Amino acid sequence: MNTAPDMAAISEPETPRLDTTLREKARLALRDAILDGRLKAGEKLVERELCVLTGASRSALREALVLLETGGLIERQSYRGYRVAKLSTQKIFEIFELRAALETLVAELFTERASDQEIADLNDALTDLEQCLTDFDLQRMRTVKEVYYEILFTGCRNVEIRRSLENVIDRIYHLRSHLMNNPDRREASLQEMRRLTAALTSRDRLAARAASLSHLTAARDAVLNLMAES
Amino acid sequence: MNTAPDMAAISEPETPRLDTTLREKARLALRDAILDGRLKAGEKLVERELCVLTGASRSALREALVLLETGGLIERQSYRGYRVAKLSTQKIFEIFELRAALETLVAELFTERASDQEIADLNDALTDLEQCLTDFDLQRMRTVKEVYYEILFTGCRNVEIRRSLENVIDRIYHLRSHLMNNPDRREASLQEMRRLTAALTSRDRLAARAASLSHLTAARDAVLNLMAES
DNA sequence: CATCACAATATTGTATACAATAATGTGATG
DNA sequence: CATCACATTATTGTATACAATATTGTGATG
Repeated sequence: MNTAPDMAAISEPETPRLDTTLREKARLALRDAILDGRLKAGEKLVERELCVLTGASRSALREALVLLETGGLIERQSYRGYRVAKLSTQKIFEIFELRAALETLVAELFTERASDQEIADLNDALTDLEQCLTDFDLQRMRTVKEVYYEILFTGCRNVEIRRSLENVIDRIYHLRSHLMNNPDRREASLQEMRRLTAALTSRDRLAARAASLSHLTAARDAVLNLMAES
Repeated sequence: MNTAPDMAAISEPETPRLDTTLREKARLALRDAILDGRLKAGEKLVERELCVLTGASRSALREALVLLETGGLIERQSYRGYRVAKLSTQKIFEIFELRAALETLVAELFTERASDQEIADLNDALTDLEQCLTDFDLQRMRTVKEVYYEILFTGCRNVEIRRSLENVIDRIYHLRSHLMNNPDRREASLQEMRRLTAALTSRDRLAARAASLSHLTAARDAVLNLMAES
């Protein structure tokens, strides 16, 4: 049932040596600015202004903009430039529909393909998360959650799924942040992740799918409630 | 169960007016060149050469390259430029795993959300496809297949899923073309699509999922066989 | 003859200048 | 005063020039 494991070693002959170009720096700078709300939804993005913000020249900056556009974070209109993308209720539904299809699959695949080490790492991350909650360290909580997902995505052994997911998850990042301001949602979310982690640890495919799905459904409803308020 | 249908009309206030920039032209030119094999897998892409090929300047061209890179058609190495992406057996598995998760969902959603008109259009496309097969018009067959998928993706009412799928489908385009050279596979593929269309037409969610999945599985195995030969 | 150092070349990464299109302001006119 | 035409400005789209890095070639040296 496994997917040609002997092929795995052929893939990366050379060291990737991380990308240190200005384009990449500009992309990360813009991405962060959007994710933490310094650039707000609907706001117009003027290239020359972004140049001074990021320190990059227009050519490098524009390539970064193209990257963010394909990720869905910003939208472009011919000869009218970019805007930070807005999230409608409709888009929320679509994104969570996509996430539900892919993240449940990730959970299933993880139960079959992850190493024991990865399962241990996942449980460590969960423990860290519990600690963050008791410490009220919401900043660190986001980081640890990213680590948790990182382990999950790696353990499922499918880079394509990961790429598709990372883009859409970025787009609801700030909503998820807001969600964590609600103590009830914080506790509920952690409880769901406990259940998911337990299922993954016992390599119970069906339970993992169920836990993943109910976590996503709860998150979606919380996000929709949040949007309905404002 | 439907997703806020009253929201739909708010989205597009202005005419999209299709993108006629050189970047877009360069992107399409490169995409076509890769899809129909004029630029072969693994081949190095030198920017200056692509400029004369596409008629665009380097700045426009590079933005097109960034687009193709995020789509996975080409790969980049720092200061070493781009290459046309190669497909390993592993990648085939990953792509079909992703497609299986999303296309089965698309089929299910279509049965619940498509209009009667869209269902009629789908059947028309299938009829066209039958005609192509009897005429041995393989060129037109590809076009009609794209129309078929276009209807399917539109009918499921989820742009996010569509975006994720279109990229990965592009990447196995030339393999699918090769596949259609095999008469047995041609006939089998059409038979699978007949079954899928019937399920979609009767709005039978489970049957649609099953038909979609078996179509994908058959296509995947055919692709893997093709790769094993060469 | 193989191998290494290093210069020469090629190619990508970056910055800036120019052209095309859209947004804005201003004044004439009813 | 409202509105339209049109000039002005701003902004994006495109082309080209320059800098940094990688690749290639060449010759000295063991």
